[in-house]
Amino acid sequence: MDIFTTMQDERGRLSQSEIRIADIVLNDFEFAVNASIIELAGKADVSPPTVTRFCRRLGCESFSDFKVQLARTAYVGMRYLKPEPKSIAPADVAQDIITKAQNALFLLHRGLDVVAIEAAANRIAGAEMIYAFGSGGNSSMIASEMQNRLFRLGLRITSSSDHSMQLMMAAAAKPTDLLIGSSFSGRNTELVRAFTLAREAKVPTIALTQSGSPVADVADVTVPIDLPEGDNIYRPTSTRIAYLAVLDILASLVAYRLRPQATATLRRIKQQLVTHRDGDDRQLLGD
Amino acid sequence: MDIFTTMQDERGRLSQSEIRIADIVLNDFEFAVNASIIELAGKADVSPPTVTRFCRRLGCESFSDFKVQLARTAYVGMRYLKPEPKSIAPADVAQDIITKAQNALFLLHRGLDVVAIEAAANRIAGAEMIYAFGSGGNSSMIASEMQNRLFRLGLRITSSSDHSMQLMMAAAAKPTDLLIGSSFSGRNTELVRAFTLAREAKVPTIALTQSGSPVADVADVTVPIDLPEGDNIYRPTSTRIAYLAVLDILASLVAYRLRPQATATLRRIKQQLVTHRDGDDRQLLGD
DNA sequence: AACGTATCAAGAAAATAATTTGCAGGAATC
DNA sequence: GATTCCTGCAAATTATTTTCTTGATACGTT
Repeated sequence: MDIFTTMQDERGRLSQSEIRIADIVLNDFEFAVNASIIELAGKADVSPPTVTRFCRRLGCESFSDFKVQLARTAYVGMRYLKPEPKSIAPADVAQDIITKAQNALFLLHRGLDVVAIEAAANRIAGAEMIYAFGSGGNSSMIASEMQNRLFRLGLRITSSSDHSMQLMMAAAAKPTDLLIGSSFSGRNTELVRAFTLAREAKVPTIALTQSGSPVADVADVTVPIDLPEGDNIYRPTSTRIAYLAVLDILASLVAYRLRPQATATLRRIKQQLVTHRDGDDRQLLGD
Repeated sequence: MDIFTTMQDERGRLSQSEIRIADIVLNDFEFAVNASIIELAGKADVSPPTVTRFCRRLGCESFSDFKVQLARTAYVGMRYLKPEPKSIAPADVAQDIITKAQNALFLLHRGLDVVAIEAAANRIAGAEMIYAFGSGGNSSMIASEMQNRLFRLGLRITSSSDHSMQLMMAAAAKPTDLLIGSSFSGRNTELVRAFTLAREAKVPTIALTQSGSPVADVADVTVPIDLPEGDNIYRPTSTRIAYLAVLDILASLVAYRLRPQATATLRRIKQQLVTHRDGDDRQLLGD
């Protein structure tokens, strides 16, 4: 997979000297990507050959191969080590947020459960009617975004962020329908209740949430989204980007499954919008 | 900045041989990051010293420095060359979408207008009341997301995706208030109308949109978001992720400006949610 | 318990490979 | 025709890897 994961996974099988090397790489990645084998060996108090052996053990061809791997992944992969932007100057804040977002995507990709995603896409594509649930600002955005993405594919879908409505909808749904719920924390008790209700009525359910959480436990299919949430209360949000990406993946897979129908519906909607605007065909679907 | 931009910018000042090297790097990045200087020189039909000189001209210390730079940026920076996923297998679609999203963030960062962002943040922080506008699914999501982010900081804000409401709100707004509008295409005529109305009433306006577009033209401050939109109608959405990132940046900057007030409000909201849930303090703000 | 053997880690030195520098010939430009 | 810049060759330098050896540890045998 990627070199950082490998380093962590293999840590137990490394020797003392190799652990020292690994620690230096992990702690001072900037140094590591720029250093020569001699410099790195010097800093770790080992000989250059030991560094070469270390790289080999991690599955790299050579030391320079190792450095390339390092540079590739670490650019997006290791920034969560720095919890705060360097300063609150706009450029630094921007860099921090963008890097964290890229990082969230990186981690999402690393932990993605493709089997679950595919199962979810299949169910979505086959549902007669879809109910998308989510509350609390972040997840409600995901729910309405779900609707925004799926109705364009010709699917019947509604969304709600209202707990009472969710319960009523869950009670009204049929076994040929589908409930999709999103919860960042996985601890949305009302959503758990709605899912439980659905389960009793044999209505299939899909959860986008943390694995192992109460919401995940009651869903038929869970698409797990597990990311370490930064603790800066001002920016609780790179997780959202990961959720949106999952949504995109689901919507794309569903679209590929329904291609002919979806294309036709999209074209109609697009036509509608284009004639309503100033006729530039290159504009986005739905702004 | 980054090595690819530099290569494109410097292209005119490069010699024949150097252009050959640049083309090989650009076209076969995978080869380039793994090749030794001799292999790369061989493929470009030049001598190794020429490659070294090429790297120096691009501002790198050495050939290996060049490779590291290459590996760093190219991982996220150059994937839009491949317009389609390798297959419609879930893993490939996922990889495609995630890479494109990372790429959108990369391009956003590269083209970010920090001055405009800062100006926008200042105005937001100083506004008595904020109206966030956007329509059409994507931008309406941004507008309500704007509300979701900013009310937590103790700001007075409402959002609307309804054109008629937008016009009425624009007419009702005061010069101490603020209008924020989002338009992916920049061609939302109704938003232009609302902005024009606001301008006449001396209500300040901020636009999140394509630079040079009609919406950008009528706003006091434009935060330009210019990304090449992929033409696959099934995935019109990596742009959205860029918009959300800009929103995050704005919200963070505003938060830093209002820190004491914002912290208190957030704590209150969090308290509310936590006591309402099962008491795990580590959960997200608002799910 | 003592000894021997096997296994592994790790450094020194040598060998190899890669990269850079200095220099000179040649092409292009003014 | 002179100057400048490009380019490759060969040499020098530097970096990396291989080989060989030593030392340590674990395990089995006597």
